[in-house]
Amino acid sequence: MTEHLLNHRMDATLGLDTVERSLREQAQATIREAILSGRFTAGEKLTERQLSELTGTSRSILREALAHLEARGLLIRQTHRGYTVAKLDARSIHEIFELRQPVETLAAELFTERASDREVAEIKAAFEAIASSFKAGDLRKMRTAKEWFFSVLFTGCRNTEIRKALENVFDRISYLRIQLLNDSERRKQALIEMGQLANALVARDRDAARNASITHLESARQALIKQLSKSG
Amino acid sequence: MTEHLLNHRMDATLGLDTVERSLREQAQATIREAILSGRFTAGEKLTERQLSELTGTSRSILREALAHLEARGLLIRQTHRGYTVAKLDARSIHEIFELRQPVETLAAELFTERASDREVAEIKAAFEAIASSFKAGDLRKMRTAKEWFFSVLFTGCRNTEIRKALENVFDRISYLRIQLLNDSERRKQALIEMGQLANALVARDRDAARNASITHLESARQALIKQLSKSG
DNA sequence: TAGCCTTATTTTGTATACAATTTATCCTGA
DNA sequence: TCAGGATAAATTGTATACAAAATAAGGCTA
Repeated sequence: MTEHLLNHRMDATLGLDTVERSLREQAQATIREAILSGRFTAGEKLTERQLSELTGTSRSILREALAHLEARGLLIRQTHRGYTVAKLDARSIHEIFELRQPVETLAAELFTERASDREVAEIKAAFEAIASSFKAGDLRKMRTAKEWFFSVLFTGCRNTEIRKALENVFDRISYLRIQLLNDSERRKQALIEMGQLANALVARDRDAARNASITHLESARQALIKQLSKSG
Repeated sequence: MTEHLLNHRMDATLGLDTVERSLREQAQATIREAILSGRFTAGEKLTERQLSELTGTSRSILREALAHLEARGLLIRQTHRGYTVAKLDARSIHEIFELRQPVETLAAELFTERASDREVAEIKAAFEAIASSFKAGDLRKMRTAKEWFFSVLFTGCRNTEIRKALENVFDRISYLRIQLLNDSERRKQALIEMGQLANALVARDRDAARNASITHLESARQALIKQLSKSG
């Protein structure tokens, strides 16, 4: 598979194709991306005027998008006081991982049984994309490749509910993961663990996938908490 | 604990106290309640005018509420075609239970270790409320009591993420459960199973809670699928 | 009478205007 | 200098108005 085709496939999986969407969906995506990419920091207050400029839409649209993102836990609303980017403390992270542990492990197990051959191939390609962006030191691409990897994983487990639950959680911890990518030691460790998970998934080995998932989650949890205690 | 005080506690737990909320939150709650209570049927189309009359608010507020409920999976939106009440087919139910199984079981396990004594007492009271409304044949009250029971369970497990994930799922299957309450055989079965779960929770017996949760979930799943095949 | 095209009505998409509340500014007095 | 408070600016809460799209209705032709 050439680099070009691979990127194309990745874009399709992540829903990045240029399709006509309502202004609300566009605005939603724009704000979400701004948060995930770290352009807005956790706890930061977002004024409607600022967002209106960012998205180029009027407040009607904007407020619908905000209500949606609030429901997904990405934003916090206080009456008469506007929206702020959701902030995670150590406790929230603990809770998130307590939920992720059984769900994500289940997703990995189900993937080994239900994924199509194409999805297995994609998992492999996604991991290779992660590895190559790691070698190249391209953090932006590494984030995208990681999103691709998990997107395929959550699709291949053939359970929309699991997918939605995990996507929400992923969104909320994403900006923390970005900071983690700056830690080269952690990056190396994550790459190894994801390699094990990817191998198990490709081999359709349920038990190995389960173990790799548990290991990866525990390791990620510790890294995040460590990161949090450093950056406040 | 008198009947009066118990109801008061129940209202507090379910957030039914009369507190000042923004119009949007009120509208949201009104629409949600209309769906959960079965006033709107699954798949039904909801026009904004109709909802505007129901909630007494203007469309600005309404559409924010709708965006929120859509994000929670209770409503489906089609561009230029409005909102419909989310509909569950057999596959969706299967997926939901696949997610619920590990998460809800975990919630029950955590409850036995983390709940306060007051919450344990509440679980007991909630189950008694279910049992008494069952004897009285009061279906409306039975639904409220059941919501109370699970609300306490999800609070007592001390994990907001689990609580949110499960509340969402509960909302979406609630109108199916209402239909189930009409089945007296199923009602009796459910009461027995919840009794076992309640006992385990009150005794803070982790293993027993785990088993009771698994049993209850499997039984509920089968009943729902059976119900669905009957009603279409 | 059935099918299709045109028109009318309803419904949704979007933007703007005004009111209520909060936040910022700056002035006064001790 | 600083605390307090009155006033001004900014921001959010709410309602309404207009445009675009979809649905329904009606009539025409075969």
